[in-house]
Amino acid sequence: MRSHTIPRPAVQRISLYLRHLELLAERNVATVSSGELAEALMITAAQVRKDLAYLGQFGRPGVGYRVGPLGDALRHILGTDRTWSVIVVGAGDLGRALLRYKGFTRKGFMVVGAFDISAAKIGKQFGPARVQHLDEMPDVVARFNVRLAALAVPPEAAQEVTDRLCAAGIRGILNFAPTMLQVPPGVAVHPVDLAASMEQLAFRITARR
Amino acid sequence: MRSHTIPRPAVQRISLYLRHLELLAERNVATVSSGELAEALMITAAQVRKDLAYLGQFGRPGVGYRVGPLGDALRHILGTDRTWSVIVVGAGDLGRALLRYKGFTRKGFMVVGAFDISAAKIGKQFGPARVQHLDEMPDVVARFNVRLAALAVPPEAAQEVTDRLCAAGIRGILNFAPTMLQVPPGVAVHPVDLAASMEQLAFRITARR
DNA sequence: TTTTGTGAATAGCTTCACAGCA
DNA sequence: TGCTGTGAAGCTATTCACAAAA
Repeated sequence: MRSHTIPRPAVQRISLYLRHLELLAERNVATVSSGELAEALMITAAQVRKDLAYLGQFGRPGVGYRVGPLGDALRHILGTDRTWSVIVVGAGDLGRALLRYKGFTRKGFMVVGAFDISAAKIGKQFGPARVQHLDEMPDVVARFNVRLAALAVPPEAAQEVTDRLCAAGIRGILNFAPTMLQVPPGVAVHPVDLAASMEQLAFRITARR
Repeated sequence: MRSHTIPRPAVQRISLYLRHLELLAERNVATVSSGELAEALMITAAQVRKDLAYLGQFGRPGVGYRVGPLGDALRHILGTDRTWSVIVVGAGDLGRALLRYKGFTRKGFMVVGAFDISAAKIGKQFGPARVQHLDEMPDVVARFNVRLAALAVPPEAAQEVTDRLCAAGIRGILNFAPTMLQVPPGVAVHPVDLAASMEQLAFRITARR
């Protein structure tokens, strides 16, 4: 029975299981045990079994998990068994790096548009996309049925741009601006604060001595 | 009494409290209540009080928290009341964006070196740093007493580079490679997997309907 | 024998609720 | 009255430990 309450931390680990399964698949490994997955992810074997059991019955006692089918199942659960169109908003240094980031493509995220408001940037080609004015964004979102956006604009502009993204139909925002975004229900925000992450490291190596 | 077990999630929130306190300081706000901080961070007021109480007695009943002193205290706890030297390893798109990222500077992280192994990139100037060969890295780490590194190399190279970073004296690694890094005790790793983050968004907007 | 799936136990984190201070 | 600090309660997540399957 599929209880529809997969713990948040477990969902985050699904991406990591999948990452490792893809590595194993490349190496033509057919099966993997919870212990092996645990070692690769630096967690306990019990954790692995519990997580995977939330999603269904994928393992075979005495054998382990079949790499291919488990990978397929995890992709299906994450929703990445299809291609997602993504736009990048903000064509500063970070935005441009995101436009060219191969990791997205490899996972089936296809950048179909880049937006900014600076005349100096509009028209320039970065990676797969030519920068357009933000005013064109709703059009592109509608035409390509875009649901995901990476937001890399200055923090002062983040909320206003977010409102426009949500109005245009965006449902998930990868937020690189160091701000909390207000979004309507049904829209998900995943914050990525690079400076805050660096601070966490500073804390951890300061505290430990 | 300072119990030296601040919960991990609480430590992560410290960065967010600080972020908001800095905003308030800019606006010359003198005091802030747990309720106001809670609203800004989209958490409960009880959570805010509990978190801050782990760190000391900063609030005054009936008044709230004084913005300046609390900010100073949080910076001290995080270890960011001083400047940290940082190196960036890997001068691909992401590495170059990190080199120019203003958010680090604003928080007192100073990029003092950039490294790669590709002859095509060595010698080039990106933001504050000229790219050097990775072989020069231990020298720079020693000379500037660098403890923090941002790692933006291909996943195949990540572990080997990490070993060299740790040997050189790096104690904290912001890891942009989609790999689990093996590090000796005393070295902290903070993973940033952009593709995995995007997957989490895909999941959340897929699951919700 | 190996390894899963899972109830039970434990640990960790958040929220409640209220005494006490300004 | 307004707001903090905090024990107690409640909830969530992880680990244990073992029966059952291959």
